[in-house]
Amino acid sequence: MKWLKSGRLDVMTSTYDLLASRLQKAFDSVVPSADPVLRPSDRSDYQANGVMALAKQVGKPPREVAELVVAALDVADIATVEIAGPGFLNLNLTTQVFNTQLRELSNDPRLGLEKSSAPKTVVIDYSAPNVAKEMHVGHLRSTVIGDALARMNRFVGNSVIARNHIGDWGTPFGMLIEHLLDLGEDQAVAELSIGDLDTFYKGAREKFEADDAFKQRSRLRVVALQGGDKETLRLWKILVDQSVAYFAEVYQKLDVTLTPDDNVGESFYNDMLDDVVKDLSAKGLITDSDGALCVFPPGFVNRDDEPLPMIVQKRDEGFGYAATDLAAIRNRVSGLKADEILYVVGTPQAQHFDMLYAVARMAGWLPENVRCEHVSFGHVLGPDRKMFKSRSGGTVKLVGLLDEAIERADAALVARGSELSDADRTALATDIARAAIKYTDLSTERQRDYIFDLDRMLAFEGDTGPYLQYAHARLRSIFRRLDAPYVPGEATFALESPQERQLALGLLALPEAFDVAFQTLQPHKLCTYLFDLAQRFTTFYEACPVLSSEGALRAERLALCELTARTLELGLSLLGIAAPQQM
RNA sequence: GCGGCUGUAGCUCAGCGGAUUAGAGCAUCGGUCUACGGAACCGAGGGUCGGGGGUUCGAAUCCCUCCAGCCGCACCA
Repeated sequence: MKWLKSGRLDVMTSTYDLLASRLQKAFDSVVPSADPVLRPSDRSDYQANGVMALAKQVGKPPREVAELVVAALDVADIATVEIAGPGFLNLNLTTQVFNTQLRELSNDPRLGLEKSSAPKTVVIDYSAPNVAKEMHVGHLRSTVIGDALARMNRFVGNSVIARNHIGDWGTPFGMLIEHLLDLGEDQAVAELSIGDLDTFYKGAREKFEADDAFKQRSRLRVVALQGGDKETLRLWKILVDQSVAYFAEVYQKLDVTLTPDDNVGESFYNDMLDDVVKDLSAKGLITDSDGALCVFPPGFVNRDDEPLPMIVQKRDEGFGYAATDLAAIRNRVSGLKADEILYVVGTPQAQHFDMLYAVARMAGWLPENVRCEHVSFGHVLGPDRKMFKSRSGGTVKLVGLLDEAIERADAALVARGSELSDADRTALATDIARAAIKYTDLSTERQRDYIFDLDRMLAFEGDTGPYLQYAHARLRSIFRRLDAPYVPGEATFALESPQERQLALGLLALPEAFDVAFQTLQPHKLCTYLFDLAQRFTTFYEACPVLSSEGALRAERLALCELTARTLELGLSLLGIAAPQQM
């Protein structure tokens, strides 16, 4: 993988880039553009394994090729090199490089993370709750992952357009509106405004299934809605407004950056749907199949091995989500000028998105140079490894989980004898609870299912959000104990103890960790990095007294601590996690 | 049936383009320490990387195949 190929401004060259470019030259001298395969290693600071592949290509023994590369390699000022085993290049950084790189980091608020030299417009489609329906754990994943990606993109300098594709249209609205009328507007609004969406939805659903007259009214109401009947639209808007207000509360509670401006629901695309059909038809892509208007992208088959359609317009002339998604993709490319579109949606919809891109490309709406990706994710499971359900079998409310996490975090703070005021303590508990939930979600590989276990995520030890927050808080407390405010003077990094050196190595590695996470859309890579850094810090902190050391050594260690604190804080913030000063 | 995802220590997970003795965390056991925040640190035991084949000097990683679990496969999104 070409990790570091994004066009970036050279603010500060990361240690990895420094090594990589020197190695590249040496490899080029043997075979142009051979990949050095430079990685962190436990045998040395970095290891280049590219010689092995190169040897095969050139048809010479690996050791011999390694000698060639080393002879051409000019890194004496950066690292020592030795050939190990069959032909690995082990590279150990010189203290001189550590020193210059760490000094640069100390003066760099971005800690070596460069801004893009060619900012893109990135549309990120995430969260997507449904009107008059409770937000559940499925929305948690989309919301948390999408928000982390949005934050990373913004930090890099890309222009992020968040799109909350709210489910605000379709046949269910017939019954929802009729139910609203049955309840009376005031009563309905009251129910919805306290966030009791499930009761409302279920009420509608039950009547719809049990009561034929109601069902009939509902159907007529759908027709009225789609026909643009004013009164019906007014009622529809009540439902939407109430729900959207409720969603905003959830986002606020989660500390997610979505705003009301990002709410662009399905209904937004309504008047573009006819054009979608017209254009597809004009391009000869539409086939009438059983009365439904379909596009058959090549390569997709159903269970009987027949071509699988994307149904653009149903037999009853209504539009489904395929049409809406096509209109949306078109709007995002030609209207919003997206260079990149990310759909943060569960993995069950993988085929839908494959077909969507295929059809959009066939229609010429999605140029090759627009990156379009389904950022898919697995399910949240209950303790029994089955789909997460409440005791009564219903879906689990997202807010309920959050509230419970906050309560538990708060109880833990009280148990530790927190001296904060009630308000401050609750605020802190909220930060901890968010960290616990978000970090758990972000720290496993997206595609996997994970088990929702509050005890585990809220644990202050282990690979958890609170542990990282704690490491950061300990660091900050060091500086609170200083007599005078800390000024990052001219520390010299001698790194005489191995723990100092290991910590420093971790500090230098932020850029490559971020780049991998960012480019592969895998926030868990950043999580892994941060946890590793926190461990390096605590190991260092046990072995190396900071405040009780003196002179240059003290200055050096304080500087390492300061960098570590900032790295943790920045890294967590890119994931959407706060780093409190005290806990 | 076709397609997708997943299968790594008792549990929860990493393992990045193949590379040297497969790593964490939790739990267990044993240590450190009159704690710069012990919500810490150090160490140990524990794995034939779902099974089988193949490619290779070398495979958890690539290819094939089988097994198990979950999900998708025409008018709901």
